[in-house]
Amino acid sequence: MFNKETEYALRGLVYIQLQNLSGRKPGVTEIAKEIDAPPFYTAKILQRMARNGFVESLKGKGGGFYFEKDKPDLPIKDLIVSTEGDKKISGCGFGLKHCDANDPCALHELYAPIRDAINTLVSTETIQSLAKKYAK
Amino acid sequence: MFNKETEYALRGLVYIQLQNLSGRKPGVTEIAKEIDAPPFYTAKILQRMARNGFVESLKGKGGGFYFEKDKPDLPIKDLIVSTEGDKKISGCGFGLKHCDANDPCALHELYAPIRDAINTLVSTETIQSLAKKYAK
DNA sequence: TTACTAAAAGACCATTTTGTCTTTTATAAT
DNA sequence: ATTATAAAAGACAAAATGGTCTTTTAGTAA
Repeated sequence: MFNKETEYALRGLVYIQLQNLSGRKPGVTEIAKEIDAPPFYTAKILQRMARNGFVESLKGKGGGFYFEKDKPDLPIKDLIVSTEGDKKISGCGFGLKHCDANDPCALHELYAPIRDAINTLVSTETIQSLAKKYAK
Repeated sequence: MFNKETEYALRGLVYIQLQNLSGRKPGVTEIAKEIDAPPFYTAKILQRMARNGFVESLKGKGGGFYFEKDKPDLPIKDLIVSTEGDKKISGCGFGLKHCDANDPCALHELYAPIRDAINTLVSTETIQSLAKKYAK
């Protein structure tokens, strides 16, 4: 469904949040190993996430990545849109620039509800809600 | 949703079928213009489609692309899988190699039904069924 | 059978995505 | 203060995707 960068970002942030629940701030090496992603690439992606304000980081001994507790939960849609835009989750299935209920492509009638479901899913689920599923 | 090659192939083949309904065999130049795709790239893609047996072609004057009438309708899933594999329509939303009902990722419960709907859609709809929607 | 036409084949190039690695900077513990 | 640690920054490279163009081959029509 998503591209590699998005997948690694999703898995990485969920892992970070999961560790945070145990009071830990994991580092890049650990994260990459646990989510089965290339370490250097994971580092680059997590740095982008931090620069975008999606996650916090701390340098030096005992450092790593973490979420600030007073911040609102992060819908995965925000992360997805920031890494790959919204074409995949909001675009026309046929790739048309203009396609809506008034001027639909041949796929519209059947694809639009699916796309809506995808949008609901990514808007509703957050890094935190996903991490909780693993915590249980 | 899909990559450019898939989009151009889908739109191109549907346009061919639509013209076939009027007894015409459109050529690459016309097809590319009508579906708003790069002409040379469209040529390359349609050649692949022809080589794969998804569509027939005829060289020379009056030539172009067409579907054989005695052939069964072409489910768009076949075309999609041939251009980009089945990862996007059948893979785990989290990108895990192993993810199913027994060993689900955090997205599985909510994403699996959506993925099923996508699979049903692309298995059910064919180039011919889509063309008919434009014919009306 | 000649001339024209249109697809086939394949080389080539550009961009994006994915991935690697080195150097620098910030932080914490001692 | 010094040292060890871990992220930040950014250059670099490989692979995949997207796109262009020229030459060749096969067919049609006159």
